[in-house]
Amino acid sequence: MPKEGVSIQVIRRLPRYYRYLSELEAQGVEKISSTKLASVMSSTASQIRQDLNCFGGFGQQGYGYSVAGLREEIGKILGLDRPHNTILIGAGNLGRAIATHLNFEKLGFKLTAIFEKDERLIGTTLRGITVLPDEEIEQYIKENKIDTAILTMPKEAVENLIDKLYHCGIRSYWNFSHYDIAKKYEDVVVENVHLSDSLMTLRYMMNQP
Amino acid sequence: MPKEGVSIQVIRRLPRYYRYLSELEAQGVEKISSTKLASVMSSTASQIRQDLNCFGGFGQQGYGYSVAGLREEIGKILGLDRPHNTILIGAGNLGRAIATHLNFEKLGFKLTAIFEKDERLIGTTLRGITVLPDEEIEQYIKENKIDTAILTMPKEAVENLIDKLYHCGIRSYWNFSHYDIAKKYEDVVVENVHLSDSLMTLRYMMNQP
DNA sequence: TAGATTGTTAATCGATTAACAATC
DNA sequence: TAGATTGTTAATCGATTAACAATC
Repeated sequence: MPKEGVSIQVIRRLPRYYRYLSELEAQGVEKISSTKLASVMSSTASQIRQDLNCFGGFGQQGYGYSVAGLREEIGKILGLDRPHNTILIGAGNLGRAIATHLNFEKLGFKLTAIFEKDERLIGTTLRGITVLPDEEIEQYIKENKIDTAILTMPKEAVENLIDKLYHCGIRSYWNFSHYDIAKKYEDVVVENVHLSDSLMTLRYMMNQP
Repeated sequence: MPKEGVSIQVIRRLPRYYRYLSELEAQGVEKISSTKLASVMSSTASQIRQDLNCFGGFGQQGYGYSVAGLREEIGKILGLDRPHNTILIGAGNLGRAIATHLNFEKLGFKLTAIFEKDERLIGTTLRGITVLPDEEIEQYIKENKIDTAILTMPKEAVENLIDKLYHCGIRSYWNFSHYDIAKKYEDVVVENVHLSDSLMTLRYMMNQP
């Protein structure tokens, strides 16, 4: 259904649309025009209509868009209704925060296992999931259908582990490390979260007049 | 020195340049051409030269760029050499991870205080910083020169606190919540980190062929 | 029907890429 | 000097914005 080759800029705006529409829905708003949505989101009506029409005509001329309907459509486009099994590797401060902070089920994922190298953390529980030792990753992936790995460990640890993950068939990564996975393997999907890059960007913006 | 009005796309690439140059420097590489750097970073030589020349001519014809020199120049452009005082508000899982995970000093910031609402967390220590109660924020900012607030608390909490922070003079925010600060105040600098948006983007990319 | 608002095409703007003269 | 590689201008490409006909 999605026209192929939708640009990354459009894709990155979809979660934002989803988020604002969810809010409007929670506020009891039933319909909204592209103009009003643009005002709420500090965007433009043109861009919103252009973006949505990459995937289909979800509105109604003279009326606008159904808030709940559009939210649901975008959810489907993103794939939020079809959760994929995911493991998290690295149960340090960041890993524990990620594991507990996000509502994976509502974001198209199901966190099924957590792995960690440090013995002191093995056996602890997060979200009702017992932290397992790194050594069990391979077997676990073979016994369970896992699509995605969340990597909340240092660059070096990823470097050491990535081949194993790849050869176990994992092709999608949410990567918090500075290891460049996409450079090593071409047929993978990687979403990098570089927190330090984000902070440096803020630092730069503070300099500007 | 920076030509005014450098596009946000260029700015967001600066930390990436900084990161790769730091790596090369650590590996003992002394000089690099735009072509080689492009190959390392999966970028293009043209873009790298175009980007850098927004800020000055850092290279040498026929030679290339000094790795250490260029890294340092970019550090200065970003402002990493002039740390700004920062407070973190919200010492939950995410806040604790952020506080402990990042090397603020190397990123142009100095974390000087942490605040939290929940009594059970007050008095605990992170990075040698004792967590203080939310009630002391105002006084603390007045007694210390604080430029930035890191917001690792829920949307509603930000909504309740933002006016106070703004009126205490804080004009730059690293915002992990879904509260839209830039919409409320125009003369602020905000860098949003929307982890759930990032995860949804990954989910979308997994659908594509 | 008249008014509103979409879907879509066309125009503009800006970013990326290519080319090449300058120069180390 | 010759070769390499930058800095910078020009060409291309793509994304955003504007306009408007279609239609609810």
